Amino acid sequence: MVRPLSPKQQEIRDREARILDEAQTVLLARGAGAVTMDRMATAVGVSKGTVYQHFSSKEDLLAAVLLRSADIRARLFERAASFPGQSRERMSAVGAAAELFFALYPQHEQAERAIKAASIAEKIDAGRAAGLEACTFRCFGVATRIVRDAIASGDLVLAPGQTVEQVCVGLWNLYTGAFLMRDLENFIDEPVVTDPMPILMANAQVFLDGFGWQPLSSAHDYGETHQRVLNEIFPDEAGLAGLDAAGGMAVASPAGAARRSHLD
Amino acid sequence: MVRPLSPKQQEIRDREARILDEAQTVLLARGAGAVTMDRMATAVGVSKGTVYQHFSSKEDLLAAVLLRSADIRARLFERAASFPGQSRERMSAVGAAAELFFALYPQHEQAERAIKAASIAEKIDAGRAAGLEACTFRCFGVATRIVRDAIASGDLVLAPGQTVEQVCVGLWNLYTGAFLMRDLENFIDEPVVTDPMPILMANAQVFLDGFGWQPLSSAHDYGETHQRVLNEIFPDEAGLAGLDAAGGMAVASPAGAARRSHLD
DNA sequence: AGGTTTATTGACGGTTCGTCAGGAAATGCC
DNA sequence: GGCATTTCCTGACGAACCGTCAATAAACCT
Repeated sequence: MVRPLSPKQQEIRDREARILDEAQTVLLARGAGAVTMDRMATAVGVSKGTVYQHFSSKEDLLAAVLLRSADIRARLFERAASFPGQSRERMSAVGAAAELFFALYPQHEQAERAIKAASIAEKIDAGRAAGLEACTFRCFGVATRIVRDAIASGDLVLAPGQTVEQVCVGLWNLYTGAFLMRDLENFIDEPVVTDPMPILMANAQVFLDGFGWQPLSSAHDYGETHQRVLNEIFPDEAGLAGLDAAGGMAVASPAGAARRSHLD
Repeated sequence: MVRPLSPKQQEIRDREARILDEAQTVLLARGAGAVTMDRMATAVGVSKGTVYQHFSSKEDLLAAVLLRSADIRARLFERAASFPGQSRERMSAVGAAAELFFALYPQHEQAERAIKAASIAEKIDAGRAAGLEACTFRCFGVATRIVRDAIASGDLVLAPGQTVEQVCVGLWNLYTGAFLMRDLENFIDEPVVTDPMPILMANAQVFLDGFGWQPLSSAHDYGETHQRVLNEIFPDEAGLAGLDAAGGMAVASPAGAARRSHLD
């Protein structure tokens, strides 16, 4: 199965990785508009035609970059779901993974919007498009399983008309909406909201409270859970993202704050 | 104050409106990428240079289109807030306005993302940018006042650490996230979610339940409120959007469904 | 009418995308 | 190694689009 690659084949493989690295770097530093095929070619030391041998269009190249990070996101979600604890803690762990991913790959969501808004699906390799879709399904699958576990264990009782899908879609919308807001507000002088992230964490808990998912945020400190997830499941990644327990970034925990005030 | 315009000035005014109309049409039909300055010029029967006398760049033109619809959205929000009823009904009315706006101007959110993602703020006329920002503030202002009213009337009691801003930001994120999802899913074959809109309506209510905003969705049929808002506040617009009471589009109302099952 | 200001035009330079004929390099075969 | 075949690489090229500007036309004013 493990076929030794010829030097040439190896070179081609490496080159593709280097193009992707370069694209990701430029994407992060200067946005999707700055990723030009000529620039990629020059940066990697080949001609433009060669770049087009790897990626059928600019959108395809960006999709390939996205695919790498989308896979990482799905892995983060899957690892988060393994957090030992009650169902709602595990869902919060997935939320922490989403936040972590956004901190590590701030360009991902932006690029995904750019490529899907400005392009025709036909410009992207079918396999890559399917891969991207599969990553999204993996993320939804993780969330879906946790919700099902919650129902099975009695932590969550859905009202008539409510569905498992609804819970997952709501959380997804809340998160992507917040990420979108953060990206858009980079452009205006006086942002509507100073820092959407802590608010997002708090609102996700409010949303789960709305379903009556036990234990409610008034009965459990999910801010502390969030911190434990970062420490125990993602110590390395949290360090990279500057989110480590040492208290770098504020972690939203109104419930926790409320609780602590009771203990004072 | 009302200066009679010379024929020439009138012509220039009309032309600007026609360019905006054409841009809006193309934007809706074929996306932001299809709005080219040459196309606009030809469509309106002038040269490109003349188009540039009205709009300093392509982004500026798109921003001008957005400004028109953003103003309409703010007006819809303001009208919705005048719905007579309890605070939470009024907030639901704003939600209905948001849904209505998205049905009437499906291209708005998409264009806003495109222009803010792909452009430098400098390419847009300062006055226009400020106008756009002002429209967003008006929308947030409407929501903020309703939340304050709810607190004043005792319908809503925020837990320690929770803020008025948080409620508004959460709803905004939920809605923009759902709109984003609907736009993105146009591109993939097998959508993750068939129709995000009814789910969105239900989730907004779940979110407000999470804050304990009275009356809870288990005690009031907000699906019916939504319907009344369309009938009483937006009869004309709802007709245009195909959302009229006759039962065209499904209105999410799990709480209502639950309630009805009690009454059976 | 004639001079001045303002508006309009379309050709032009610049950038980027994606293609392709022709040349270079790798591969396979003896 | 030598040679034929396949595969890969190159950079010039056409097309699309943006935004500019000198020249031209129209509008305005007295």
